[in-house]
Amino acid sequence: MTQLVWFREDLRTDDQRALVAAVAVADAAGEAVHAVWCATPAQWDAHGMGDNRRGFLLDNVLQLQAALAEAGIVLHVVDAGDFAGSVRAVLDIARANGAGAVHYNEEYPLNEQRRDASFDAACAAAGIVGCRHHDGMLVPPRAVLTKAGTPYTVFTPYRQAWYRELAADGGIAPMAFRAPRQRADAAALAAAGARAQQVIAELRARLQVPESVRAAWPAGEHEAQRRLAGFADEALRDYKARRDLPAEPGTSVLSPYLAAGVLSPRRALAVARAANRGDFAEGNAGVVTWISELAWRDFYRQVVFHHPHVSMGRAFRRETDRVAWRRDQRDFDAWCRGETGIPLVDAAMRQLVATGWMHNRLRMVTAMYLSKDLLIDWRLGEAFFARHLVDWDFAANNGGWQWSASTGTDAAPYFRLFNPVRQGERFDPDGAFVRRWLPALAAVPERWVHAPWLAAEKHADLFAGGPSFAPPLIDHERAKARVLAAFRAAASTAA
DNA sequence: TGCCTTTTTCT
DNA sequence: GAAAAAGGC
Repeated sequence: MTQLVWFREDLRTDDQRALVAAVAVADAAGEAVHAVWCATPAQWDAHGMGDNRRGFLLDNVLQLQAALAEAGIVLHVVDAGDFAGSVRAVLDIARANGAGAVHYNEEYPLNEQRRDASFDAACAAAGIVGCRHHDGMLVPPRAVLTKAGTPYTVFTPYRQAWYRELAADGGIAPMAFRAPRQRADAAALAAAGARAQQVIAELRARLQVPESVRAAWPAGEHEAQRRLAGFADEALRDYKARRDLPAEPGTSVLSPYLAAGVLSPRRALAVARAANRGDFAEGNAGVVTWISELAWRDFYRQVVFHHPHVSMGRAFRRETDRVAWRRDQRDFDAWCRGETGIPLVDAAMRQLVATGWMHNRLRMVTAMYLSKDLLIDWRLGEAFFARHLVDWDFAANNGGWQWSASTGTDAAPYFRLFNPVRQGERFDPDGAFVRRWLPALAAVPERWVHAPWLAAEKHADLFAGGPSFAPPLIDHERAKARVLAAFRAAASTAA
């Protein structure tokens, strides 16, 4: 008999709860451990996952395969098509290898929940034990509820309850990986390795990933832990203020690794706490702020778990689905290409397309510009981000977009609107970030760098013969009036 | 995780 | 007259 571990977006050996459990059972019973990972490209198509993230997942699966082989564990890699195919494929592999149990870590969006429910039923029918574990959140969704037993929909009280759970939960410590005592033989490991490489090469051949993206995000647990340590040493203590400055390396840039499960959130939390004498809710402001970001990550996952309608393309606040979004392909294309005329928005969109990542403040700025200034349906922006982000995670991306569009949990009130010029002046005061992505701004004085069309109007002499700057797609003040009216109209038709 | 205007407070 | 606080969108 063997114990089988089904890997999903938990592509690591460190503190991998399903893996740890499988090894423990196997060692106690004198069994071997097998592992499986299924590519599901048709499912990825349905979810809108882009090539950047697919490539990152595949690279990490190869790294995982090597790490498991070193521990004597065979990783079977199969192209299963979609989730239904993955359920069949994992059962086939379980049967073929005499697995008495399949261990996996629960995932929270709707299709993943449905997949896991159908897998559990299939296991029961096949006489195999399906063992579900919690791994991807610091505090699992059912553990944080209000006194009334309902899920939280506002972040701050959620975080208070989340702190209480962290304080109470002795199980939050990371678990080190130990290889099982019974190893697979070398021939089996080599054969599975070769097969995995072949499957991954075939999947890779269908992808188009810019070299600049692949180079920016090296795969593997080792790289993730190296980045975590570097962040803890260099930027964590100043995180609170510096995280808002897109020109600075002030953020952890760990999101792709956390989203793919290459980095354990418990490992991340442990390293942060160690830099703050073990505290998570008080002490160094940088550490506390960064741990809050881990709380946001859990918060949005539990929103998706408790409110499945957000997984079906609907707004969390249903009345906001009455907003009359504009259908303007030209404005949307201009936003996608970074040609809105607002330097901060355009620079951010170019960063996204070139690197597969965007600074978090700019995710808010660009999302609000699309949904509020351009009054274009936030779902189009959500899908564009999904197509490009290496760190794409349904819950975080959907939660962030709905926050910006004022359609979500704890959302910005609809009248809370970023002025994108003002955001540039506050968070990129010398224009270093916008100049990095928009060379035409190189010589524009600081004073005008976030609104160069004003300089061109008022100081034409400064720009004689140089680049001229077209005004933005829409005047911010007019846009503001338009979006406020649209939200008010939606609220009144709902009543 | 806003922005802008008005009002109040402080020097 | 600047800076902080308050209030409304």
